[in-house]
Amino acid sequence: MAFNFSDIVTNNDLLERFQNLFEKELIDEICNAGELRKIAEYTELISIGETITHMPLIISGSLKVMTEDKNGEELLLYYLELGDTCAMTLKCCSSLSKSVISAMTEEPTEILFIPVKYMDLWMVKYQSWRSFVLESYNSRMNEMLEAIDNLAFHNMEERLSKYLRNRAKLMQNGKLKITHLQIAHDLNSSRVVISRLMKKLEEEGVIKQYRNRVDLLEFLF
DNA sequence: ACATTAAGTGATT
DNA sequence: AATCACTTAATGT
Repeated sequence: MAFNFSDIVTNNDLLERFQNLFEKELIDEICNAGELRKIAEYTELISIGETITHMPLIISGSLKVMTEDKNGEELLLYYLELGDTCAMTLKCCSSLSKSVISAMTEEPTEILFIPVKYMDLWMVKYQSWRSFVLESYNSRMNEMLEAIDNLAFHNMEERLSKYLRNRAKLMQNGKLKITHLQIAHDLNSSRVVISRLMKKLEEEGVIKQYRNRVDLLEFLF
């Protein structure tokens, strides 16, 4: 699907967002170079080992970024959302290497794909692009530091409730469409453990659960 | 009615 | 907190 600037303007407040972020010429270049695609939920966009050809810019929805540990277990790195781009991809662009991450959607998502060849070009040409990339690295770094802190210093129950809150924020919805098994995967735990903790949270009145769904009762927008 | 998948539970490590 | 073995419940065909 060819990228059309007016599409974005009508579908999103992206123009406004971009105007604050990038100079006009860069916005024009982004529009020319990028391809806007609507991705269905649960679509794998890239897997480990593939060559990176495009860089994603999230317009709406979200993108789950994972890597693999030595045993081939999936490891959740972070979620990308509105206006985010993938730091791991940026890293790979300059070295033309293969992807060390996999990424998939968990909800319908719009992404603007930009060929990687523009990355170096824009880095030199636009100061706003440099800031954007740097800022992107920064926030991803902070997110991962927080994740490490979580792993190292907090028990499963805390990790679980944080996970639920983060997801609700990400989805802009306190009603989460998710199973205990999926949660267990993301937290590198087992389904049984999650089920027990979830029951505890329910008894504490924090959540209400149904099949394939959990509502955060205290969730505020 | 039956199969499949999600969630609950007690016991053990 | 993880795993096992089993039960119960919800949902699709």
